[in-house]
Amino acid sequence: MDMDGDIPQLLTAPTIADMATSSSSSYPSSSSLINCTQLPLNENSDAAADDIDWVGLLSAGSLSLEMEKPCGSEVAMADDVGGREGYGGKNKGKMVGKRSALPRIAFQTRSAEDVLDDGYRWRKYGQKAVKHSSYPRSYYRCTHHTCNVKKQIQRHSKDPNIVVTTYEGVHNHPSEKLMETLSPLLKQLQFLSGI
DNA sequence: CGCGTTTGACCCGCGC
DNA sequence: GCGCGGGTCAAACGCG
Repeated sequence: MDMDGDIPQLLTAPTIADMATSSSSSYPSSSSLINCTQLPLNENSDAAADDIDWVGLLSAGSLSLEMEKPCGSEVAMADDVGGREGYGGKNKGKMVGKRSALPRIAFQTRSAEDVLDDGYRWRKYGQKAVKHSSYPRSYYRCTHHTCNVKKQIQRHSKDPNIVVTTYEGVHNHPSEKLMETLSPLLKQLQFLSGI
């Protein structure tokens, strides 16, 4: 930990279009690009550094996201997406849904660290060198077994200080870290309400 | 020993 | 049809 003071800093989002130059029209316009909610970053308070409300940010309720909605149903939860049966064997089935209907959220942070701690646990499952970028893209998957949220992390080709993070899907479980933080509060609430 | 990372191979979609 | 680029798998490996 050499960069304790280096707070991941949210930047404006729309640059995804910038990095999508190689893969022409890879993201349909309906894909969600958040207008990057500006977080009150306070250099003085260290506590705020570790407690950015990523969960709230990502829980789709606090964001006015325009997600891809499969007609009829609302936001597709992980187990709602069906057709993932091919995952067991080595692609013997089909690689279903390359362009899945999962909501996608992309944003940029300025950080020396690639992986920002959003409270969830991620397992890396791949890394690829991307064209027109000197930095590889890493692929992570949420380790929670009922949750197949994925995220991609890539450094900006022009400014290595900028990390582009793309979330795909919505967590269907609370983050361990959040619960850890919240449980004393919940206990307090229960106590106060006399339950 | 369990869990996470690394890494090369494989597969698929798309453009030409 | 072919080649390229991107996404995923899974065995091997490393670390606590």
